[in-house]
Amino acid sequence: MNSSISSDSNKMDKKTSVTIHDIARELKISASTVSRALNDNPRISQATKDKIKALALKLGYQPNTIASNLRTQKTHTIGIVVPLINRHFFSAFISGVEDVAFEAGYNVIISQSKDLLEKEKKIVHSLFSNRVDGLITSLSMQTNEFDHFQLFTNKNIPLVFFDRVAPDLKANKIVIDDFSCGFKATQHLIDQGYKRIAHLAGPTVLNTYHDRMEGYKEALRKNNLAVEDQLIICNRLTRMDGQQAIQQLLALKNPPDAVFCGNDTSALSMIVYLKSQGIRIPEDFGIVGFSNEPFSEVVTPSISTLKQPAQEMGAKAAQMLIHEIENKTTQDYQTITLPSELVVRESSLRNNDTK
Amino acid sequence: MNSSISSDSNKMDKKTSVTIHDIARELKISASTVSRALNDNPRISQATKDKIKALALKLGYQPNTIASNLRTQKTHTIGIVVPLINRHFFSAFISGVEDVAFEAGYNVIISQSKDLLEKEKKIVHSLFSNRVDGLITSLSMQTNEFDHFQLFTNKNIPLVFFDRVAPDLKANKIVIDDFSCGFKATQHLIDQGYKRIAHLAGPTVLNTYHDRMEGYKEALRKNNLAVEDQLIICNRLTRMDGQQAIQQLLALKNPPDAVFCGNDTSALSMIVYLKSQGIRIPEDFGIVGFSNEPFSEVVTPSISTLKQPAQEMGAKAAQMLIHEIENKTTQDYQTITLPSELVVRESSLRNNDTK
DNA sequence: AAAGAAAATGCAATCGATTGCATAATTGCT
DNA sequence: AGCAATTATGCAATCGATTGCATTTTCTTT
Repeated sequence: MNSSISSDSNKMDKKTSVTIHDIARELKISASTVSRALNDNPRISQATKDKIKALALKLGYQPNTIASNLRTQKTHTIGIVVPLINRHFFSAFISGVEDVAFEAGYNVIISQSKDLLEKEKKIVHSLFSNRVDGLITSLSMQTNEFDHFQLFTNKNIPLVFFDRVAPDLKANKIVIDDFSCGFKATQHLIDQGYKRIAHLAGPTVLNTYHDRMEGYKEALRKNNLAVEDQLIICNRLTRMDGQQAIQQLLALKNPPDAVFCGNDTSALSMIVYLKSQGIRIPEDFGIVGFSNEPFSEVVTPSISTLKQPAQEMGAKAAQMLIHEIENKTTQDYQTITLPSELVVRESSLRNNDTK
Repeated sequence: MNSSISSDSNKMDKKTSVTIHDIARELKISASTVSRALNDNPRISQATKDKIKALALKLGYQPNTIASNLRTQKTHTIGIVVPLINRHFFSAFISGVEDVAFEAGYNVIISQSKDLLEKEKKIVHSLFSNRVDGLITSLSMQTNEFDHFQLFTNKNIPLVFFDRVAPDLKANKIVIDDFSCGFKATQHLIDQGYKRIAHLAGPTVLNTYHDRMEGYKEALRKNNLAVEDQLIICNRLTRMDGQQAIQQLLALKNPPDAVFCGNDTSALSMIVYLKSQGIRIPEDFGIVGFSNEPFSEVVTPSISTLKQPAQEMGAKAAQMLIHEIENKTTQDYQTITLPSELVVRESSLRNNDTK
């Protein structure tokens, strides 16, 4: 009926979208043929394909992915759950995932657990109900049970953990070698001539912080230095936490002359405090942080830290996940350890002859 | 047949998931009843509801959102397209969106355009095909046509632009007052006694950079200062760009003594360069940046800048979008301008009597 | 020209949940 | 007890695309 209101064809198609059936009807062929043609199925002749595609274009046909998803039981969507989107390490990681996912034709749904176990559980259920093809996760600080992930493991839906992983969980993992990082950081401080080295750790229920601390201890031992409980503080590594920790350390009878911090944020706040007390860095006191936050390079003094290849980790996680999605083999679980690097900057560089 | 292998009930349900039909069959009732019961439809008696919910729990039933989406034509999903996830302003914005979306029961699909128009187009199509209920976007630097968004506008699918918005597009927008920000920054420098103030702008095809520049000009005029072309440089505001710009400015016959930069990154690189040249900040030279990056507070000197309420913008955008999704009224398009704040720090604070 | 092979297209069920419109079961009331 | 009024449940179509298995059309070949 309405053949050409041309000038404003918008108004008419508001109601319903164009479907393959509309195309089929108009061309007096079956919907199957249309579907196959649009998917370049070789069973359809080139002539009909052309005809169909031309009409599809003309009608502004847009496939309904939902319908396709339902039928094919695939959504080409991967879910990501991180503690906090708004943090450099995680947003860089997500960016890495998105890059790879986009190239492979996958969408990315993200959620943040806010480090709350309950929220993490809800999210995982929701993502499952949304039938994501795979899931990439870094655990919340509170996560001490893993039943919610069984939704995925039970159905053999690929799952990749990164950074904060469950040590005993059978799953794929992307990590860095936190132990070796902790070791390198501490050894570096020792090499720079610092004598009493403290450590500010995050919650050691998390593998990352636990391993960093173990690396720290091992380095001390290797160098015949005592591991002293009073030199090890454990908290959530906020700015406030960093300041409290350094105050506590300086108040010791025999205070340290260097600290290896579990992250850059706490390292920064220590630096700020030390400067305010007139303590010179690195001359009087050495600091090494962790994660290489963007600010670490530009503060004064710049912060020595461990560089986690966040973007690469994300890319790798996505590759791994997508590979598993598309080659559903009951393969063994892998743990991929990506290289991380000690970046020596002003806050700990006392000798000019670097190693 | 397989009644109780209990210990390891995982293995069996790998194949197919539990559906409402399974529950219906087992209870010898109809699937409709099951569906209604699970949705707490008042038409179902409490007794049957209890029975159904109990069984659903026992069988580990998980609703198939895809099927529901198809039937109801709603996905409870909103799409976000940003130039780059891995940047503080955008990741904070996304975080704000996710907070509100989660509370309202919506999922968030994110993609990054990488500032490429072609990628932006593909993403927008893909999100449309995925039938997101609404879209939140900040334009790519290249975006100079908007046809791809008509997919959404034609079908009355809610759309919110933020930050980088198309001035002439009929749509909802969340912005800050870039003009006034540019004005405030410049006026502040004038108040601090700087005499020749330059401006480093981003691509002025983008409203944000355009408006900041206009604010800058207006402030000069208001103070009877000349607007000089040679004092205005336009580039992409990378670190490299910042350094080149400051070199270029210092090489002028009559160089400026302050710069208002379009972002903090370029401001930072100017500071680094100026320091390397022995030029004192703020004594000899004043700098104001834009966006309040995390590093701006902690570098030396700390950078005066304009604080964009990224997280709040995200929250607001999500509220606006969801409201529109759920109250599909053909209301007028709104532009919400959120307050932004000049944060005065060391890089421009020459007089102690602020203001 | 006829028969067999190959190519192109169509039928109808399916994915899992939802919902308008019956129909069935129960309750209430005289 | 009988019938209307409630209340509870079921039927069957629907959302839009996909796909195994026909069936039809076209092309070869003798």
